This record gives sequence, structure tokens and C-alpha cells, in this order.
Amino acid sequence: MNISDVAALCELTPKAIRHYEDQGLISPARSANGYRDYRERDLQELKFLAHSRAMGFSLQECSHLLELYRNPGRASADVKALAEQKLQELDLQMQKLKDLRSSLSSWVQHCPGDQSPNCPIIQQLAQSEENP
Amino acid sequence: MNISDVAALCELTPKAIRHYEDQGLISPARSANGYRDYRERDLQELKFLAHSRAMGFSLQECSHLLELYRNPGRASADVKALAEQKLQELDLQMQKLKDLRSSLSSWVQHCPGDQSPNCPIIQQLAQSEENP
DNA sequence: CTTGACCTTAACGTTAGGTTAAGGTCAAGC
DNA sequence: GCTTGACCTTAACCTAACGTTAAGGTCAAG
Repeated sequence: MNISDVAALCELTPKAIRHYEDQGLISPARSANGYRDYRERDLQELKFLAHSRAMGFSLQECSHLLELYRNPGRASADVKALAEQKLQELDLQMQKLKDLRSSLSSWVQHCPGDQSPNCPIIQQLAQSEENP
Repeated sequence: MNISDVAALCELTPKAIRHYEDQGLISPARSANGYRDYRERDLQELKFLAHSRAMGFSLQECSHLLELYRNPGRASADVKALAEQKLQELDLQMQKLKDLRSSLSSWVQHCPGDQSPNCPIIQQLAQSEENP
């Protein structure tokens, strides 16, 4: 199968698929004309990669996950460890976003939003935090 | 004041400050020896930028905010508009993170985490979503 | 006068691809 | 046989916001 068809099936772009190859994650066969020729197994791995990326794993982490996927002798503990680490990262990010949102939201609520220059948002951003 | 001192006061790195200058956000005076020479006003603006960046605004958005900060004739409505847009972005990001976390968390809970290869996380990632 | 800590610019690295650019391949229609 | 359009190839530059060398000038202290 050619790259565009694979891309459509995996909901990836051809460029992304080539990128994964550049990074050594997959290495499809080549047809006589030099075109990449994807087999069933490549398709499955690319779908796996697409889902892993969609879950927020970096390409490096996806590479690691793919190794485990390929290895019938894997230990589920290794997979779980990766997932739990990602879970922690997600929690950290969410906490940060929550804090930002909270501050920004309250500033917005106190902003008149009219033609006057007086603005608590600007004031907060300008504040020199001189409160130890 | 030299760049390192400013950086320390604003909790930025010298490189970041130079970057903001490269991007046209600030333009400090130069001493006779060619060193950047930051005045009080530069300091205030850099603090403003640092806080704006910390609130999740992009450099472009920070540039816009800085314009408003500098302009005594600004309308608070313009500031509020930027803030509300950012607020929406934060909400979107949080929702995505929540969804990811939710899926991943449930997969992790069902993973034995032992030496066996059987792993629901891998299975979920490999799934071909054949459920319309 | 040396030394170390600072400053300068330039240029490449990072992440995960997107976007041209220049050119080869292939199946269809004339 | 020939053109045309849709596909494929590699190469190389673009994005954000800096971090990281690298090579070299400046300055205050000893």
C-alpha cells in the first residue's frame, strides 16, 4: 500500500509517517519504483503510533511503547510504568492550567471592559510582587 | 544596569531577554562599550513580559499586551478581550487533558503491572476502532 | 598583567511535523 | 505515443521560545 492510503487509514499525514521513519520508528519495504510499500504489520504499528501520539506520548515515548508492543515477551509492568508517568505529567499540566485559569478568570471579572484605560489585568501583570 | 542583573530581578534568563529584543518587544540603550544598558522603564516592561509569559500568553500576545501597557490611552476592553480569549484556550486545553487523563487512568487501573505480557494499555493503543 | 566573570554576536539544537520546491512515476484519455 | 493529473521521492527551510556551544571583546581585582 502507498503512503497516502496508509495515512488516510491511520488518520496521519504522509509527512508525519515519513517523519516516524526518519526517526527510526518504522521502516517499510520499498517497491521497485522506490515508493514505500506498507504491509499489514506496518499499518497496525502506525495505528498504534497514531493512538499513542493522540494520548499525549512524545515520539520517544511512542518509540518505547512500540518496542513493548512488538515484544511478545514484554512485562505489562513496563507499560504501566510509562502510562503512570504520563498520568503524573498530565496531572501536573492540569494543575498549572487550573492555577493560571483561576488567576486570569478573577482578573477578567474585575475588568470593566470599557473605553477607560483603568484595567486590573494590566495592573496585575505589571505588579512587582513586593509582598514577601 | 547590565543584562544579568536585570535577568535576576525579572526571573528571566539573559538569553530570553535578548530574544525579546530580537523580536522587537524591547530596545534597551547601549553603553559606550556596547553592553545593553537597562533603565527603570525597561525593567518594568521586562517584569510585565515575564508575568505575561507566565500567564501563558505567547510572545506575540505579550507584544500586544505590552503595547496596551505602554499606551495610557488604552481601552480596558482590549485587554479584557485578549484575556478572555486566553481563558477560552485554557479551558480547551484543560478539557483535552481531562479526557486524556480519564482514558489513560482507566487503562492503568486495569493493567496488572506484572511480568505477564497481557496489557490492556497496549491493547487499547493497538485497537483499530472498528466500532461505528 | 593575568585571571575570572561578565558582555557581545552568530549559529545550531530542540519537538513534531507543515510547507514549498524540483523532479520521477503511473494510469487514463486522446 | 503523448499529455495530463495525481501520486511518489528527497531536500531544505519554517514554526515557538528560547538553550547551548563557540569565538572573541570588556572590566574590575589582585
